[in-house]
Parts: sequence; C-alpha cells; structure tokens
Amino acid sequence: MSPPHVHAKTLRDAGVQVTGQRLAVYDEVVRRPHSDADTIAAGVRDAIGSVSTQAVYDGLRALTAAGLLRRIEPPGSPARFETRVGDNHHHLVCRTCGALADVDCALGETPCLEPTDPAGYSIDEAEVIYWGQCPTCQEATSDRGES
Amino acid sequence: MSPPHVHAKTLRDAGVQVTGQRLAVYDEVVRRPHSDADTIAAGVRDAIGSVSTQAVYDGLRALTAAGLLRRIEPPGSPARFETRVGDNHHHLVCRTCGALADVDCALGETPCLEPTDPAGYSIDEAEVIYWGQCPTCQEATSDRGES
DNA sequence: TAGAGATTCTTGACTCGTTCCAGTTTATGT
DNA sequence: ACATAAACTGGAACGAGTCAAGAATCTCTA
Repeated sequence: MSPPHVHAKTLRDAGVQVTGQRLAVYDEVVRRPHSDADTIAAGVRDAIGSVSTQAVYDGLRALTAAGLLRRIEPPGSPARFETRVGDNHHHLVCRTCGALADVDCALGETPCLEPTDPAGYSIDEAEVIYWGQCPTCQEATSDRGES
Repeated sequence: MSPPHVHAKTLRDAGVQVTGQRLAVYDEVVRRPHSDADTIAAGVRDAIGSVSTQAVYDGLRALTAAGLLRRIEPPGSPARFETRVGDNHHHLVCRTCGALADVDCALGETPCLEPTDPAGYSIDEAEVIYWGQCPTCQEATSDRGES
C-alpha cells in the first residue's frame, strides 16, 4: 500500500498527464509486474475504489507509449505489463501455468539482433521467449508421475 | 491448383484423419505460408467450394497437434501457420505492414536455449521474433521523408 | 487562484479472433 | 457393408480490446 504520489514526478517527466487512475495503474504494475490488464484493473479498484476498464487500458497505453511500461504479449495469454524498460531482457513462460519470469540477455545489449540473413529487413529489436516449465509445475508434474 | 490428394499420405502418416477439408487446408498452407486462419479459409473455399470456419480452425488445430503445421502468433496480429516444422528457425515481423519472413537460426540447432539464469525453469524451446521493417515499407517510409 | 482549453474518465455498444455446442454427415476398422 | 468414432455445419457465445459521446478532471496562463 505505498502512496501513489511517489510516482507523480515520474509520470510528469515522461510527459504523461498525472491523474489518480494513472498513478494507481503505474503503482500497480510496479508492485506486481507481469500482470494483465484485468488483474491491474482489480488492483487499482482495490486501491482507489473504482476505475473503468477503459481508463485502465488507456492508462496502460499512455504509459507504454511514454516508455514507462513495456507490454509483453505471450501467445495464448492476454497482454502483460512490466516496468523494466530500456534494459534488454527476455522472458520465460511456463507452458503449464502461464507464469512469466525475467531472464537477462545472454549476449549483452542486443542479443541475436543480427540474424544470418535479414532478408532486407531493418531490425530494431529481438524478442526472445523461452518456453518451458516453472519449478512449481515441474514438481507437480513429476509428482503425478507424468513423462 | 495442385491436386490436394498428394498430401493424403502425409496426413495419414501423421495420424490425422483424411478429409477433403483438411487436405485443402494443408495444401493452402503449403502454397501460402504465413497466412492467418481467415486467409486460409478463403483459399480453401476457393479450392473446394465451401467450408465452415470451424472446420478450418479444427483442421489447423489437428494438423498443428500432429506436428504438420507450426502456429506462429506475433503480437498484434492473428495466428499464422506454416509448414516448416522441426527445423529451428525464427521470424522477422514488419512493424509497418505486418509481413512475416523466415530467418534461419544464427546459433545452430537450439539458439539462446541456455539463458544466463533460467530461474529453475526447464526450457524446451526458444522463440525469437525480430521486429523491424520489410524492404517495401522501408522504401515507402523514406520516400515520404520520415525519420 | 480563476478560468479557458485540452485531456482524460465513464458508460455502453461493438469488433475481431476464436471456441463451444447440438445435430448431421463422413471416414475408418472389422 | 456396418457399426463406431471422428469431423463437419450453423449458430451462439466468449475474452480481449477498441470506438464514441458526453461528463469530469487536469494543466497552463493570466
């Protein structure tokens, strides 16, 4: 339950208009990274009473556009948001429960950014998703004696 | 307009029941890789007269499950399908027009499959998406004098 | 610290991609 | 050829996200 005001300057400096809803949205992502819009909306309601779904979507869009948030969109699950922007890191996704974890890039600043033959494309970002199973689900699976 | 029959054995060997719709769906993906479900449905209708949307989705699902197709899901666009399975290759996505191109993996069989700290996850696949602009859109953009 | 003007929030309808359902049709194994 | 299981059809439904109009709020200048 940190006071949302602490983020006011951050938002203003990024050129985003400061409103109660947006502070709450940002604070929610800070507190619980990798949540989807719905979870964030619930958290915000918990914090400031009520918000419309659109305010949340709009806030997330504005904050993402301003470079304060990063939007991750793993196939098979709704978009998620995190505050780690600017550094080049990637994600681990659990095939079983959908959990998401950060991984630092193995190859420095811009990994794999140079494919063998870019086919004429000008590349500005490489996004890596590692698919596997999180520790919890590995245990659960082996407990049930599955392959 | 290749006769769809040529794929019958392929499907049967993969354990997929052979039907006219599925042959047509598979043939369509062979002929036009990286299409989405809607485009495939249109192509199939063109080839065999008519199909329900569900038959297409179901066929795609069955073929994907059987390992004959690979489903690619770039953020911001509907799922697309291709027949290149088994080899480890990645994709270039154009930010402007959404075009998709194949890239062979820069690092051999299983690239980047070993992140610095897998956080306890057991990883079975690394998926890389390169974001950029296709040659056509680069031209169009520079023509208009944009940055 | 007011007031003007722009931006954001709310409510509600709506699109898009995809899945679920019940019933009929089609393929497969003996 | 026949029984059984699987796939197809049409239509309804769903989740995530967007669009639109008016009301509320913020920011900037005076």
